[in-house]
Amino acid sequence: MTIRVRFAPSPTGYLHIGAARTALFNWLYARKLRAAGRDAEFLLRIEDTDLQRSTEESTRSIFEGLDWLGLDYDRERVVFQSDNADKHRAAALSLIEAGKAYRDFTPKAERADSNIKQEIAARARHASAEGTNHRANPFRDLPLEESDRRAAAGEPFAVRLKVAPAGRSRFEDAVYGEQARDYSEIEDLVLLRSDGHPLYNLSVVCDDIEMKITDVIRGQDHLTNTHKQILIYEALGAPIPRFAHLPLILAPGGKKLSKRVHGEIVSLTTYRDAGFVAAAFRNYLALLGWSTTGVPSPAHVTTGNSEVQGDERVGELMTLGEMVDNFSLDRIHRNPAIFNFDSNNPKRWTDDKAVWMNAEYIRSFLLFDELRPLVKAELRANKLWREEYDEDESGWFEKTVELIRQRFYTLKDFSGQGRAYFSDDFDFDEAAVRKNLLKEPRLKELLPALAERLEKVEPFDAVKTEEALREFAEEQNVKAGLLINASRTMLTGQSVGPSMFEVFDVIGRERSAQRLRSELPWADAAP
RNA sequence: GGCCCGUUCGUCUAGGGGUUAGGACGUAGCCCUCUCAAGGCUAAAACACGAGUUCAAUUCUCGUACGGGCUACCA
Repeated sequence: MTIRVRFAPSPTGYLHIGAARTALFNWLYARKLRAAGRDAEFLLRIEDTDLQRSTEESTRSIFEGLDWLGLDYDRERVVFQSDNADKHRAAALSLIEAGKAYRDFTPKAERADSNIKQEIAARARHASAEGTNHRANPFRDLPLEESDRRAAAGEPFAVRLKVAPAGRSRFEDAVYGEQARDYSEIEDLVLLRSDGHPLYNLSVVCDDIEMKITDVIRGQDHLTNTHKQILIYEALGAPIPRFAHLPLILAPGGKKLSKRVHGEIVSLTTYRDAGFVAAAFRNYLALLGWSTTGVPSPAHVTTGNSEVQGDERVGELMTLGEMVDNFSLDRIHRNPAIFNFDSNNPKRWTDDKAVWMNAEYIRSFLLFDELRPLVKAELRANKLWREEYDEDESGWFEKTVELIRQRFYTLKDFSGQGRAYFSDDFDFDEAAVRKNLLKEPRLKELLPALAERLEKVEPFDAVKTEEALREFAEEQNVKAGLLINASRTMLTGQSVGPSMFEVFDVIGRERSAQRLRSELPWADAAP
């Protein structure tokens, strides 16, 4: 039998990082099965039944987000839920015929959209205090003929599922274990609105049946509603899929991560636009609510390293392949994970570990195959890219990227901190100028002299420039560090960076000399 | 309010009746050093609380507190 899982986001707003993680886990689940020789598919369904809130832009951001994360799905088979509304409606109507649902002619209660959550909660409080009988609807046992007659006369009605008065719904959740809920706690849920619009629970079930979904992996916010959906599966006489609910991702303080209060921090595109490498962010997301302890790393096994012990842990840094190999639903937690960020602190704008992982990926990516295209895109977006980097300056380009990637955290750094390597038009960091240039007035004469000395160095490489600079420092009776740090600021505008002699090497003889003679930072600055 | 779920360093987590409660990120210190990273070493840092079971509970059970989810003619 083919195992089918699906990712079913609603296109309202951007792709939420929690949703992205749900997609990842579904994808991993399918891939894992496929690696084991089973038939498994990962499908995408856009739940665009809320016409007011669904946007095409949001649908696009879902596609883009999945592409960015490398989660591939069958494009030909993407389902738009709104296309199936007629089928959902027909299913509800068939349930009336079968006596498993009924028409409710009660006029629709109008609700204020503003604080609807509180209103619902308040209503529920009252209901529970007074002890509501969910089977008290006067239309529940209306004879079918009369119901048909009133409907035929044009009287508006909603369709409700006829939930049995007594009994208990049960299912085994792959993550949360045995789940049970009394029928008495479940209302006769509305399947079809009085305007004929099918509701979420009905649509999901109908589409999952039609798509032959065997395993539903989704957020924990759907855990309790699963009982209602099972009731619909049963009424429709369809097989019930396996369910697995994922713990939610929370904001610092344990609050729900929401667009309204947390803004763009919940959007996947924010991370892409901030210079995250997809592989790194994907890796970080995978570790929120899931861990791999104790599973030997196949990567180690295939290297044939006999030193590796059997109980060796898989590191937290995993390739997609390793993630697939190690993935298992039963290692998913039941407790929610907190995603750290601080919008008031630029240094801590997002989770430290995510940033660290990104730096790890930037450092360890294959220079040519993996990192180069990303740096190219970043430079291009900032008008720093030159076609020569792909042609006769290709060697220089890679050498430079290799040098500067070592201390970069995001792709943005290549066009930011790294700007001086690709352009003569770069800014000087004020603190760096003060610390490395203005403190020593002699530098104004020393640096041009150093430039003159370096111009004669042959070959102009890290070893020879170091010899020349140290010799010059000794002659002038100054510390080498003074000249090194001053040079760093003159050449890159900064006080931090790679080994200065490597910098001389990649910046080159002419540009180095020219920048050492530059008047720029001295101009109007007072010591 | 009702129902459901959860709670191990600041965060992500390992573990599980007897452990010096392990790792990672972050933080601090030291080494290295031309700066900053990286790397190496070290440190501070956790079993929410109360009962019960047991020779023994962080681990099992119950309760409390706290947090989360659901409770719509939203998705």
